[in-house]
Amino acid sequence: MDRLDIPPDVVIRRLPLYARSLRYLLDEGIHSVSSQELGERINVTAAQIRKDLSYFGEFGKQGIGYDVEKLLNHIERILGLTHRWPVVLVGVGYLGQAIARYDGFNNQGLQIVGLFDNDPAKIGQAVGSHPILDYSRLQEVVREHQVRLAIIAVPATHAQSVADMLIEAGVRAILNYAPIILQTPDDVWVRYIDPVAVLHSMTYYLARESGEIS
Amino acid sequence: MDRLDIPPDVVIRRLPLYARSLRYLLDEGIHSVSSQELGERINVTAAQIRKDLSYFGEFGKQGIGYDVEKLLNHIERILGLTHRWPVVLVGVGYLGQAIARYDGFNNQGLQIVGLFDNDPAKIGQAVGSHPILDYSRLQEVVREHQVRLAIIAVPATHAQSVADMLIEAGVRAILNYAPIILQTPDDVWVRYIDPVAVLHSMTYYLARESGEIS
DNA sequence: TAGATTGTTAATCGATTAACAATC
DNA sequence: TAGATTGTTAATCGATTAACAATC
Repeated sequence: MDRLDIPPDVVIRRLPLYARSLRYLLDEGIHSVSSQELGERINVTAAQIRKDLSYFGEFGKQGIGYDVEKLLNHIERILGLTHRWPVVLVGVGYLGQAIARYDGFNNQGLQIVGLFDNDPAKIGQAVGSHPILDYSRLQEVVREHQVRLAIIAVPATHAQSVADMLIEAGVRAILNYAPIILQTPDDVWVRYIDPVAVLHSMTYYLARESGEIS
Repeated sequence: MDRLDIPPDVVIRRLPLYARSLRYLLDEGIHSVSSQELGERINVTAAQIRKDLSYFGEFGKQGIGYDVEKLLNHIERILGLTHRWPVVLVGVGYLGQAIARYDGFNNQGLQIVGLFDNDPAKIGQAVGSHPILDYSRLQEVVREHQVRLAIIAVPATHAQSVADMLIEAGVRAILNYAPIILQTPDDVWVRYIDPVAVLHSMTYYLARESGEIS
């Protein structure tokens, strides 16, 4: 592989899955793994794993496979997970609370440093150890913690204006749970969590399975 | 387009986004839309929208565009959203509660008909109007409501065994929020909601943006 | 009619897979 | 050494885009 090839985004999206699977292997006390074995665990072909990794270097040994801990460390370094990323979360409804309380967010290289809502009844209350702050404090918190990553968990009607605020404050990447496509500058990263859309793509197949539709 | 071409899964995954955007247009009182305009709203090219739709028929008028309501109806029919799909939700922690309470799940062609947990302290309690049931009731509820779609919101350690139970009970499609890849028969549909993996794919770009990593 | 926009074809682009020499 | 598995190349497969005749 020519190391100068930039890795495609599909590859970047798979790396976190490789990392997670390697963490599980480590927990199980497994120290060595082949691309074949790793692939079986995450339903990906061995060739794809090897090709993906080749964008970043050579991490395995012929005839042996990969050292689990070493490969995990490499991938975490590639993903920038050697330190924790400060994150702000906007929208503290049921979903926002679930996110704020989920350990997977607060371990795993992420650290919520601010919770924001525009409901006066919520301001001043706390979720776990995090106080809920007014939007007026957003800029301040983003600057203080040098936050570049934000999560939006407000209703769709409100999401675009929240995104605008976040970007204005200096945020560079947004994970959006609201069911609406955000309009943002090209240099801001936006990704979506859209369970309803995913469910609706499965009903397509279910409807056909049962012969409800041709 | 040869109507016998089966639509690729990427196309099926985009249809719910088209449908949602059309619903918003309808709310705004907009009755006609071109592929260009629709594409701008959801950051997709006009050519892609037209190509995607061509797998299912001809829904537009040259020189005019698409009738919003008619196209929406077509897509909803294609997705099987002309009736509500009964869904069971397993795992009623903070996340499960947020899902159970979210209107987007309970409107939009989906209807939660059963909430399940294995925590004795939760059994018998309710989330909104839904009582939380013991796993022992799962098979019964799935059969009674002819449930084919399930949501898993239990911890990763527990997700595979829950998936096995669901499939055994007759579920045909699973939306899994647990951070683990499920091993399931080929004829069961499984999709994942994995916000931490998504965030980790964004830290890759953020780390490079700031020159922390080459 | 003139202008706009569709549906479709063909060209392009990109991602996955198969295969195998290198080598542990 | 023999067997296993990597990293990489080339072939295949699939998705996106550009372009345009058809037509409203």
